[in-house]
Amino acid sequence: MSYNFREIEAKWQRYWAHKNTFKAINGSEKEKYYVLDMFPYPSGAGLHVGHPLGYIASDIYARYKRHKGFNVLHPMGYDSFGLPAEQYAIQTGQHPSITTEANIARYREQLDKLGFSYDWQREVRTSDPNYYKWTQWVFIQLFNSWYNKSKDKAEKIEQLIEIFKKEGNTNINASCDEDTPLFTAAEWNELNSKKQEELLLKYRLTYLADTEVNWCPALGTVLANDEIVNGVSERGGHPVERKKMTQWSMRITAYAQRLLDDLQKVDWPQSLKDAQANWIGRSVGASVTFNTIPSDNNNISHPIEVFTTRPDTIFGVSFMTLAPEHELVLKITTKEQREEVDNYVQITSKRSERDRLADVKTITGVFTGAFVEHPFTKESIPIWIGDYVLAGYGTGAVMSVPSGDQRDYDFAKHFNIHIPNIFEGIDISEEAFADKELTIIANSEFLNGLNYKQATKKVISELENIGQGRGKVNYRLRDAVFSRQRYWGEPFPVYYVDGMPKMIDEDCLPLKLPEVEKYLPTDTGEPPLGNATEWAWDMQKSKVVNNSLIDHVKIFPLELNTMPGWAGSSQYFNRYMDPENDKAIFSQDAINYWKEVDLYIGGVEHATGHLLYSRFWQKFMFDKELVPHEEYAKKLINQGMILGTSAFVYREEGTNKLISKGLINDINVSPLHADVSLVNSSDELDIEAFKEWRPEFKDAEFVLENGKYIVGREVEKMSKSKYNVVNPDEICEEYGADSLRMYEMFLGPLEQAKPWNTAGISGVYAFLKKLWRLYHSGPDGDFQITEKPPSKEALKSLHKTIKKVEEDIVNFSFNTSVATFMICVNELSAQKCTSRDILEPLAILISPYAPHISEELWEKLRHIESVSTEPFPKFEADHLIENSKAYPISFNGKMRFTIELPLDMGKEEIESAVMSHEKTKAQLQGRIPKKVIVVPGKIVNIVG
RNA sequence: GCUCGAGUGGUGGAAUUGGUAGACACGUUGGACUUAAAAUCCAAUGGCCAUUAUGGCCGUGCGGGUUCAAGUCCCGCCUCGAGUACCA
Repeated sequence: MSYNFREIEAKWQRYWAHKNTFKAINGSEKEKYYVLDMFPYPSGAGLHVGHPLGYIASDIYARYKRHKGFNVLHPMGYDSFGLPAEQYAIQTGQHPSITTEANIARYREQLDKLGFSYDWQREVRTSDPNYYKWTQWVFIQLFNSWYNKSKDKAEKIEQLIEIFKKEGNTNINASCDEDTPLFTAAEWNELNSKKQEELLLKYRLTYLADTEVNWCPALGTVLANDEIVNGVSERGGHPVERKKMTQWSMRITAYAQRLLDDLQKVDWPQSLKDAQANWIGRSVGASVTFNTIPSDNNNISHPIEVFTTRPDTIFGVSFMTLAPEHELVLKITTKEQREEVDNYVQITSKRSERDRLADVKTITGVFTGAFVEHPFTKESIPIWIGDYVLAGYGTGAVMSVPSGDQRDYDFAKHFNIHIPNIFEGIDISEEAFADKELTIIANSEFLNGLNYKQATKKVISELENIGQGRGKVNYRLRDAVFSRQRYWGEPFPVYYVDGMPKMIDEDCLPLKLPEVEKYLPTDTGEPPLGNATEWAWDMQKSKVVNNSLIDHVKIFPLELNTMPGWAGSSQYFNRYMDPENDKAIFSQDAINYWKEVDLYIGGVEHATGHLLYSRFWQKFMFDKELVPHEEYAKKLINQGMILGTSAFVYREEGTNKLISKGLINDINVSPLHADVSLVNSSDELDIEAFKEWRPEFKDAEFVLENGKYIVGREVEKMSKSKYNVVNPDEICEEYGADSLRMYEMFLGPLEQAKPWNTAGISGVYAFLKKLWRLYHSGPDGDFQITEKPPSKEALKSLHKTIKKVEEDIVNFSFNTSVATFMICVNELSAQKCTSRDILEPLAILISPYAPHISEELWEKLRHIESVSTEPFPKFEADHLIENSKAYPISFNGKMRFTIELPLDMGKEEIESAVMSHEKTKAQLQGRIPKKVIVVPGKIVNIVG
């Protein structure tokens, strides 16, 4: 009987599904362990061999933990709201839910073939109303909360209202909008409820605000930065302008410091932590207020606040620069400069942010005609506008110190502005001097002679004395825009009364996505939900009704935007703990049992998206005392991408001639992707099949070398459009899931990007066949083992394998453990080992990697069912130490001494030389070394 | 520009964290079995030299250094990749 993987794999996959083998039990007596994969977006293209890499790794770990006696939670679901399904709907009119459903079915089929040990009863889908009910619920909780900076936690909005009633907002230390005015209790109580709502919105953790976006009037939609090319829309080439729009935002900045600090608490890759820290971008400095000098045509003094990391250079300020969008620009510009300024603001507003960034070398700006007064010298300082200052960072205004900042320096040179030198012994005639460490301040009154640290401290206290500044920490992180003008996303549980947002009652959730005729924006430029006729809120009946009934008395309009992609993925890991609960997002029993994710595996591309937003939501949930841990993922691993090896044919320019790679030389050719399935492992193209595939080359001339057409190769991201996709189904069909699983692991380190090469799989496939034969030594390949005690060699092979494989699993070095298995099976085959004492543990040992074959062998070994519940075999150290030469773990030495010996000594001579060596003798303190290892030459290692 | 990561055979990659570099696998070559293919098994496979065997020299991107001993540690470069970018 040979290794029939097709039969075996189908049999055990059915068995697992039927018996619910991998069901995780809430509140089990066993210790819990939670292994999580980042759930996929079910795209129409299906899975390619790159997708399951992380799933295989997590599955190995989950299975290993089960063998170790843990109650393992290993769930899977779908992040099923998203753009592709919506775009498909726009093109075809097919409802996104239908497309999504079909894609999920396909994904599930592919996943099932790989033998994953998921508890499918816990599946979640973000687009399922029973799931997004809770996404909406969290949104309501955020809306009803504010951030108390003094306590460093989110609190109920009612508490804030109480404080407003009693003492106004003057003493409150909260995260809120920059423009929040101060008011007293009396003033608050005077306000009508709409005004009060407006003020509260400035404190809520999710809030409506005017946000600057890229607006394309022709398409009636907001575009992301990468949807804009050269200032016009990528699709259609329509002009794009920067526009303020009212959007929902998440006050993630309230959590900036905690998000930064708590990175220390988690075992995540350093590079990912760096990326998040970078993104949060904490910088320490000071906020300084400059007051404008009233002039003939502008008789009011306006304060301009700036943020600087170099307050010590304040005496080097020779001009101010405002972002063109700064709100004071219009107020302070003088008559004489008005036209020039207006022109400049107009031109820059038409440039997209991306254009501005791409074009950093051109220095542009205009003088406003206005001046500010220097807080210490009282000198007049001109105010300029320049687009190198970004409206979105700090206050959108900078104090320009040309001697200490290269951008300010370049601007000053370009516009011939004075460059005062404030550094002791530094030449600034060529460039600015920005080295904090070497700074000694000069020409700066009370700061003269101080270094950076001293001067910074001193100037901040002086600024505080005169009330024109204070120390400040600034973050690059911005509040996250949470509105999307899309159909296929979570509806906001929001309706509007008198223009102010109200949350619908929690009991009425989920607020289901309405049906629409068209998935495009409406004629009036409203989001797609504006097309829905059943989309108004009857406040009394608490239900959705027809739009035509809106009377603004009982029936109100509902929010037309939907939530962004990251909404649904920000809490899904907790929902898996109790996925069917319809009374709460999860029960306290469930969360207190599973607590947090022990191991999370997924791609690094989510570093500053999902992985930051979900940490923010978790912290909020922690503040609400809904979850026991402030960080939800203890350990995280980023699996590397599996890359495709694309194939290229080369067409000579202007002809229909395809030239084999070796003959190109100086010919001007353009490379074209060829489908990798049309190329054999020697890079030879199947010309007939290629003609079939690309009819436009039916009559092309093929210029061959040695009678063959040789393609070019390049490693690229695996993608349908590059025709380099390898489908896991085909691999499973030809080699089996166990081969695929082992091969994906064997390919290289988990975290590393690596190219796929189907040819190499024959190695692991041959290994599995060899493994099978080990248990089938009977005459016709029948199952046959012996009950004889095993040989020393066989025991040694087994035990070193146990040790190495367990070490590898714990360290996630799955690639080397596959090699270890191969060595083990080669050795046992050579030894003709048939002993049950060896073969039983081996079957368990390999089961996390190759679960199907392992189950099949186990059934034959024990005549009982599943190997999955068997304990992982134990490593017995004695067998290794007996012969450490073959497996020199003793190198890992308790003691290692080094002495010099002549080259030509025999073994005994060396030993006696070692034992009489003074230094060694002293260190051995009379103990006899177990082993002396001689390295050719003169070096000796002694293992004690 | 800044941050992080990586450079080892024809290829993917090992190397017990300072201890005989190239495990394991692909590929290649030769052989066995076979009418043949597939499958399987055996042998060789970093380079150069020597060959009658035992052998010798060089070798982990480059140049230095520390050490009895360096792919591994230190200093200075080069190249590639990823992320980020006028962040005041």
